[in-house]
Formats: sequence, C-alpha cells, structure tokens
Amino acid sequence: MTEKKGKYYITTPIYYPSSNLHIGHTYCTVMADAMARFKRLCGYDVHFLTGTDEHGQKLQEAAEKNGMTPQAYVDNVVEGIKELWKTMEISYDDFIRTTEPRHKERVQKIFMKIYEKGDIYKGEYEGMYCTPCESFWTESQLANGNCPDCGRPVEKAKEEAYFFRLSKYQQRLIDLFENTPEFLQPESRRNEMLSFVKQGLEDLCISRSTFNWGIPVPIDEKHVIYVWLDALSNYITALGYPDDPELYDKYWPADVHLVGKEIVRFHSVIWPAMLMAMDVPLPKQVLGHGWLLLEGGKMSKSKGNVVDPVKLIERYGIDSLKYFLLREYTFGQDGVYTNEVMLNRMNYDLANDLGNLVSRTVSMIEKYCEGIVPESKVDGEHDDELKAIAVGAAAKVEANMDKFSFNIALEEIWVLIRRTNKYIDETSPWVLAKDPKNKERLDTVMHNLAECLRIVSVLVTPFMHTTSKEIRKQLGIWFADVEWQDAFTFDMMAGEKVKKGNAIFPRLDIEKELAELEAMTESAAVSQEDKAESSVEMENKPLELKPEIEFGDFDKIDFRVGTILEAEKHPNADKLLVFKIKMGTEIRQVISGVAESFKPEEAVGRQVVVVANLKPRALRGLESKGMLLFADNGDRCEFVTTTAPDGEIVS
RNA sequence: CGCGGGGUGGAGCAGUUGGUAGCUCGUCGGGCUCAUAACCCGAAGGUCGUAGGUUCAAAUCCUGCCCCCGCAACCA
Repeated sequence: MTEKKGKYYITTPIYYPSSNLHIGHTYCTVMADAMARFKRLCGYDVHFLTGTDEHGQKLQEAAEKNGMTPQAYVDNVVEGIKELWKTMEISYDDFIRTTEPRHKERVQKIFMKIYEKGDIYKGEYEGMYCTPCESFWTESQLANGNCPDCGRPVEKAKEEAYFFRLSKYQQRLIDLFENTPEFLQPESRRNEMLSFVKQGLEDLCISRSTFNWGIPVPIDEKHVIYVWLDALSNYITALGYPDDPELYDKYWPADVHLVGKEIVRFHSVIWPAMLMAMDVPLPKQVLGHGWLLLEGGKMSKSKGNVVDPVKLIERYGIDSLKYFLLREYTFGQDGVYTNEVMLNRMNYDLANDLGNLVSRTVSMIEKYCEGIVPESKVDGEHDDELKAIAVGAAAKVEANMDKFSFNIALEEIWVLIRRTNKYIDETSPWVLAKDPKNKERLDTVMHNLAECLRIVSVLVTPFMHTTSKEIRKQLGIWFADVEWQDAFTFDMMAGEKVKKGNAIFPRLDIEKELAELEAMTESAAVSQEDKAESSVEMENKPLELKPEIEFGDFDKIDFRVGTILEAEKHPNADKLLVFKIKMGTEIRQVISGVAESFKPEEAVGRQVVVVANLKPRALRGLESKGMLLFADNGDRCEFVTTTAPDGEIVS
C-alpha cells in the first residue's frame, strides 16, 4: 500500500430535499467524489461528507400538502437522494441529515456556546409579513410588493428573534479574504465577497417563531433555529463536535467545502464568522463552482427543462456521465448543457479514442501474440516519446487536480490515449506481422500498447473506476489493486492473458439519440402540462385571491382610457419605461416596470387603461402620475387594451 | 460613476512571471485497415471586441469606449 500522506476532509453542500435533485446537484457531488477518490488513491486518509438539510417552512408545508408529517416526508425524499448517490457510486464516508439526533443535539450546544460568549442576543426581526401564509419576507423577496407565495399583500411586522453578531466579525473577515487568498476561490468569488463584506455586515437573524419544523432554541422553546446556524453546522456536527472529539480531532479543519456559487456567501462569510465565535479553526478552503445552464438560461422545474440524471445514466452509464461532467466544464465557470454537447463528448473521447483503443489493442495481442502480453525486446524510434508521455501523465494529472481543474486533468490523460492511437499507426503492427523476422519488434509494440493502457487504467480510476476495472479485466490484470504510483512506471507487464470483452463504450448514433432524448423531455413536459390542466378542469378550482373588498373601495379608483403618445426607457433604470399618455384633454407622464416585456416603440399609439387618480410618486428621479394596467404572467406583461377613445371612464 | 464575469479562426473553449496564438468539433485533401465506418497525417480559416498608451516585444500590463451575461437596485 501507498504510505498515508495525511488526512483530507471534503464536503458537498447538504441538499434541500424539497424536490428531486437535478444534474446541477449531481455535478457538484460528482466533482467531490472524483476528488475524494483521487486523494484516497494518492494515499490520503479521506473523509467525504454529504447530506441533507431537512428543516424549514417549505418542507413543513410540502409535508402538510401531502398529508404527511414533516419527518415522514423528508425520510421519503432522502431515501431517493441516497438511492441516486448509490446509483452514481458516490463514495461518501458519511451522510448527515439535519434531523438526526446527533446533529440536533450538537447544534443546540453550538447555539449555547455562542450565546454564552455573548454573540447571540434577543432582538426584533422586522420584515414584510404575509398573515395567511404566516411568513416573513425580505423586501427583495417580494413579488410586485406582494407575497411571493400567494400574491396577497404583506405588511410590515415585527417578531421577537435571536440574532448572531455577524457585524462584530467584519474586520476579521476582511483580513481573512485579504491575507488568505486561497481561502475562497476562484478569484472572482473572492473579490465579490470582499466587497460584500466591506459594504458592512448586519447581524443575522438565526431563529424563527412562525413555524416549528426545526431545532428548538435551547433557552426558548417558542423559537426554532433558522437555517444558517442549523445547516452550516453540519460540517462539524457530523464529526462529533463538540462532544465527541475522535473524528473532529482527526479531520477538522476541512480541506475543502465544495459549494455552488449561489451559496458562496453563506460558506465564506457567515460560516467563518460562526466558527470564529466558537473559537474553532476555519476550513482551509471554500470553492465555489459554476452552474450548468441550459440554452434558455437557468434550470428550473417550472420551465420543465430539468435534466434528469437518472435517465441519462440508464441510457449511457455512470462513467460516461461523470466523464462528460468533469471533462466538459471549467471549474468555477458556468457552462451550457445540451444533449448534443454531451453525446459528442461521449462519442469522440470515450467511444472513438479510449474504447476503440482498448478494442484494437486487445484484438491485436490476441491475433499476433496468442493473447499473451509479451515482454519488451527491440526498441524503435517512437518508443521513447510514447513512454515519456505515459510515465509523465500522472504528475500532470496531480498538478491539475490540486487546482480542481478536472477538465485539464482528463485532457492530459487523453493526450496519452491519443498518442497511443498514433503510435499504432506509426508502428503499423499489421505490417510487422506479415514478416516473422519482425516478431520481436511486434512483441515490443504490443507490450508498449498494453503498458500504456495499464497506465490509463490507473489514471482514469478516480473519475471512472468501473471503466478502469473493465480495461484491467481485458488486459488480464483484474486481480491487481490499482496503485497510483504504478502510473509512474513502465514495463510492469509480461505474460498476462488478455481477453477481449464487449466494447466498453459503444459508439452512439448521435442523430438517433438526440431525437430520443428530445422525445423524452417532451413527453415529460406534456405529462406535466396534462397534470396541471386536468386538475384545473376537473375541480373548477377557485383562484387564490387577495382578500375581498367592498364596492366602495373599488369605486374609489378612477380608471380612464389613455393613448400612449410617447414611450422611452427610463434614463436611470433598466426595467422602467416612461410613457406620455393622453387622456382626453390631459397629457401626463406614467412610469411602468415593463421594459423587459417590449420595446418602447411597440407601445406608441396603443389604447390603454390607466389608474388615473393614483397618488403620484417619483421613480428613480422621474414622477409617475398614475398606473397602467397590464396582464402579467410573471415573465412578461401585456397591455390591457381597449378600442374606446381616450379620456373615457372605465368602470 | 452600484458589484462582478466575459468578448480569441464556422461552433465551443484554453491561454497573465509579456517573447513566433493552442485544444476539441466542423470543413477540405491524403494515409491506413489492427479496431467500435473507428484511427493517423496534412491544409484552409483568427486585425485575440474597439481606440489609444507603456515596451525591443502585448491576447497577456495601463487608459477610454462598445457589446453580452449574472447579482443588486428599480417594477404605483
């Protein structure tokens, strides 16, 4: 065995099980897995943690809708997530659920520890409150000033809550980012967070009393601990902190927290501040990866464009999918996912280059050497270059893995694979085979090919261990453990019996696969639509509306027909259009937030409905007198229009 | 002057201690037949967004401008 090199603790975020995971979650977990496997292979004592964040209002509501207890509901979803990781052969060492007793007890202890230090205090949380939903929202979460969940109006309200003195740690965080650049990578994320912290930090509300699906605040049963303190703590509660030091002493501080760019702030600002408050050492590094985007933009369930990893695995296998994810995208940057990009990758790199190389090599050894890997006998002119690349690849892979450059690490392996394919052409074994006096040279060529594939089988292990096994099976070295250091040595094989197997990556008919994947997503989208439509028709379900009003309230509003004379963009805001509206005798200026729905010139000349007696208000420096009516589907707006002449009353 | 990212041959990307512009795919031509119609070679194709500056030398450093994309703000 390789000497132990020390410990390596890597984590993924704990995922929120409010719905099934998509390929974006898979991406993050696959990267962590590849890194964990790589470090293990290199001789590190690895601890790889993943898990689920199972508290909060959303889950409580989802459970209620399904007529289940929150615990039963999350148990069910988490089962599915574990199943997915099992299918993907994710090699985590521990899976933490925030509903486990070990986590809950320790989070309460952590709370008390910070409380006793004086960094948690009771205060008042002020926010916009939606009474029917019993939820607080921040200004920025509101949809058109209303509750983003039910669309009803919200009002300012206060509730008692506990706060963490985040502001106290501002300077220490600035120092952290400035003095320890490797703490947060990539660089762009670090700049972002540095300027965020420099803007000033507010204390963080860490408890809620409007729902109860959470860990109770130990000193106040009316409150539950809110997400940050609960979820972020998982990275140390899973290790036993604070009451069971065995794993904690061994593995903390974490070497890497791998997280998506959307939660970099929590991991690089709030989490370190919490640890500072606890006098616990900080993780060595937080890495923010990019997102996989679809051509239309972000993945989202409502768009029906979520890519289901399970479907892809069923069709193409785990190793193909992992390879594609790790090879195609640059860590830290967003990448665009399309079926075509994926299929091309799989065909060119896996089927054509690697799969075909295994196939032709094993075939030739069977055909020319009775299936026995020969010894090296007579060197030829291309041998030195080939061997240098083969033996040098591992160091290049290591260097790039250290930077989380999975794509370049894999590219380096493929340099060797392509060079080996080229070597076959250069040496033309089929020509050598025609003349018995070339036998020794032919043997040497076969030996070198087997050696290169043996090295490839080692290099590829962290990324595609099943493929590695299959290659080694065909090479006749299935019995030997994979050792990373074997990738640095040539001439290890002689006398092994090779055995041709099935194509390890069958070539895909891209056109056909594209069509079938397309059909799959379409049928998924259709069935979703069906569901939505049928439920509306069958039940004649009443709409969710704002509270009823009296006629008198309605009658206070003066609607008028107006003609748009002019329209232009607000000089000082992206989403606002400034209209000049003629209503009978009067021309006035009205501003609306619809710049993303149509161009100004498209609006000119239209008859619209105006709320004419609305109290004027300045928007970004320009006065708006009234309001235009629009139909709004959330994405884009359309005018509420009429053929009546301007100035007329609408009632 | 809100914060940040980006603009490199047809497509997608790599490329900052400044020194002849690189990869994969596509296109065109050639080779080979061991192999999964795969593999190998060659060619065409780039004012490295734009205008200046520093330098013997700039995709790479500095300044202005244009365009795209996130986030924030704004959506009576």
